[in-house]
Amino acid sequence: MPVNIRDIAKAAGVSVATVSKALNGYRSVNASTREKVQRIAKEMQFHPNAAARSLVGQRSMTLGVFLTTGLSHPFFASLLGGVDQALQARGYDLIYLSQVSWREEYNFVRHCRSRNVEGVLVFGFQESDMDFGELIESRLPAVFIDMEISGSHIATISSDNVEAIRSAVRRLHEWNHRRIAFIAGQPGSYASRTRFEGYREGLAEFRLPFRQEYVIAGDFTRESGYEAAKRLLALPVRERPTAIVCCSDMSAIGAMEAAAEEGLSVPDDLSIVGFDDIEAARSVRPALTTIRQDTQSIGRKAVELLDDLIREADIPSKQVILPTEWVSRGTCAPAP
Amino acid sequence: MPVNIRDIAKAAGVSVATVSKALNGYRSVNASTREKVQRIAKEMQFHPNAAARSLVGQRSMTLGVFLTTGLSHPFFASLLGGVDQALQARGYDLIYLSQVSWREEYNFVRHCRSRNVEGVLVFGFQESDMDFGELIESRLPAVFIDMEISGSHIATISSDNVEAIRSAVRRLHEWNHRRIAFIAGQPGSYASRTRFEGYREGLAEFRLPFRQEYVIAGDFTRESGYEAAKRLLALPVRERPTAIVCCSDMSAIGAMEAAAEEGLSVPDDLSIVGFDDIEAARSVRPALTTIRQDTQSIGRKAVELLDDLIREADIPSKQVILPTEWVSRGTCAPAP
DNA sequence: GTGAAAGCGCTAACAG
DNA sequence: CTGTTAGCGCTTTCAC
Repeated sequence: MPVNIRDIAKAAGVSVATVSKALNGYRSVNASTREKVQRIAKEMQFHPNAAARSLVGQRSMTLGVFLTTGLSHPFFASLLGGVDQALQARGYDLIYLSQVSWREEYNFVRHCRSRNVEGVLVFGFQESDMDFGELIESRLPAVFIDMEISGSHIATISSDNVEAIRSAVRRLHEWNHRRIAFIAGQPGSYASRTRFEGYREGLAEFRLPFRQEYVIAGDFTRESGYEAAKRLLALPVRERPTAIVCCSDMSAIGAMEAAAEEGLSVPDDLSIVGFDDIEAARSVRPALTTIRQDTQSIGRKAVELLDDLIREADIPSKQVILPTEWVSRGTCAPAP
Repeated sequence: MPVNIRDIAKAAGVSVATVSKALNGYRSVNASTREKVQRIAKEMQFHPNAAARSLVGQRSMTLGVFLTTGLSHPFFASLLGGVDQALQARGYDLIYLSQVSWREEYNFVRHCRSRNVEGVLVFGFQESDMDFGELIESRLPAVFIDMEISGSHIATISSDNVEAIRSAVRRLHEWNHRRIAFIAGQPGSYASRTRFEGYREGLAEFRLPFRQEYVIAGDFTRESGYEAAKRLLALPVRERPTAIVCCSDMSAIGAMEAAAEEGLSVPDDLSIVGFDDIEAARSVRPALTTIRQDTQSIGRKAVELLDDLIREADIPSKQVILPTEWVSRGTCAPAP
């Protein structure tokens, strides 16, 4: 029994059409009646029925999020903070699109249509994990976070991974590190790929040789960081890296454990750089030097981008890249 | 331009009413026409417009989740896995209810009404954080996870915290531990409160004295576990606990760090028990002995409960308590 | 400026 | 068994 537009029309002594116009701020209705209607609507705690609005062909003000298990990544949690903000500011609600909805029979895109979803946020995938062809063809506006996809009505957003790692290499180089290793993330993921690119560019910039044995693939986890560092530290002493740049804080923390096991002191014998600046980076000992992603802004911007895509006519594929921040803590020092 | 019920009525050569009935599986329509309609609907990839359905007064098949920042706890990630499953199975979609929606002016409950939300899942709060009075009065079905709230159309779900900790104390007692300490979680939170209750009951069961100095309040984090353990281990050696039961894995891991700093060996000098069985529990060294919550089931059950609440007429307040599982790893041993 | 009326896609009486 | 019809709550022509 929520109050509807007719109730307030009666209370205000005007027609429903006038109420609708007044509430939507049309200038074609007399200022005084407009205010009166708005006042009454507020008093009666009127909130329009979203289904009716959506049905009449107008905006549904609904966005979808589609994500994988990646949810458990701390990254997503802080992302949601920014998403929430922007959602509020732009008046959208968010509907969670289940992973299972992505099947042949019960198509994801059609599910969006059926729910009148105006646009989707996609996060947590590797591009290769899934076929986004249908999404792209559907012209349903979409913003991909940390993925490389293009098409019309499509935008992507991510941190400036290349520059972040390149400048990490630069800092380490300034500290006289010459043997700098790299622990990659999930092979094939956008984040790992671009960060690796930054690593190569950084090496190139300072004419440091690229050595295959200094690059170990992982999957962003602590365990994989541990294993990778073990292998790195098993190299002959004179070949051993003096610094390791990691694709995630978790893997950096794993690397720190490996170093401890090998009896190496961080940062005196070995410098380690993480990526993300998750909470654990601060509480680990020594506290982790890392590259902070502005997850809050990524979330906020992603929603804003999606809103733009929805409202503007034909936006060409758009890429947004956000700067990162170097967070100096206790795991980096001049080369031994 | 998604296909609608009229399109398929035309294609099938029947009326829209028949299509509607056929699609909803009414027995009042001839089996052969029903099958024909269903086949055509499938071929044409028809999916009913959720807004229209919802508008006509039927089910909206939409549930809301309301959560706080607590989201960053790994607990919620796996919870969502179970939620997702049940959502699928019961055909609901999930809409994320922004924290900001909980304000005087833009009331949360009315937001749900306006979106035709049929029921809400609430988690991440302490009961005291917020006034749920209006929610309860509204009779909007709600399931609270890890909270103690009652009312009609309300259910709660959580792990059997009391029994979990009580039996942890029992195991430690069997291993001849007599000085068993407890690191609590956020004071006022349901989880911490009930786990503390289990601790007291456990002590009582074996006639171990309750000592105030063996109970330290924390907030579930690693840091708080570290600080608490530091204080516990600062007691005179003969008073020092030989075992610590923690309210979370994170605080247990913090306690392990404190023990290491104090030069104590876990589990030889000190046994430590965690709670949750998060991923890190397995990767920390020694691996953490802990109490596993079946988060997946909690999430699934929560949705099922909510669905029951929505469909059944007047269900009295209902509490579901799920068993936990003792996970024996490397941080517990007989008392020194 | 304002209101009457049509209609969004669907379901539920009620006739036939 | 099937079809006709009347709305659900809202926005939007189009008259007045």
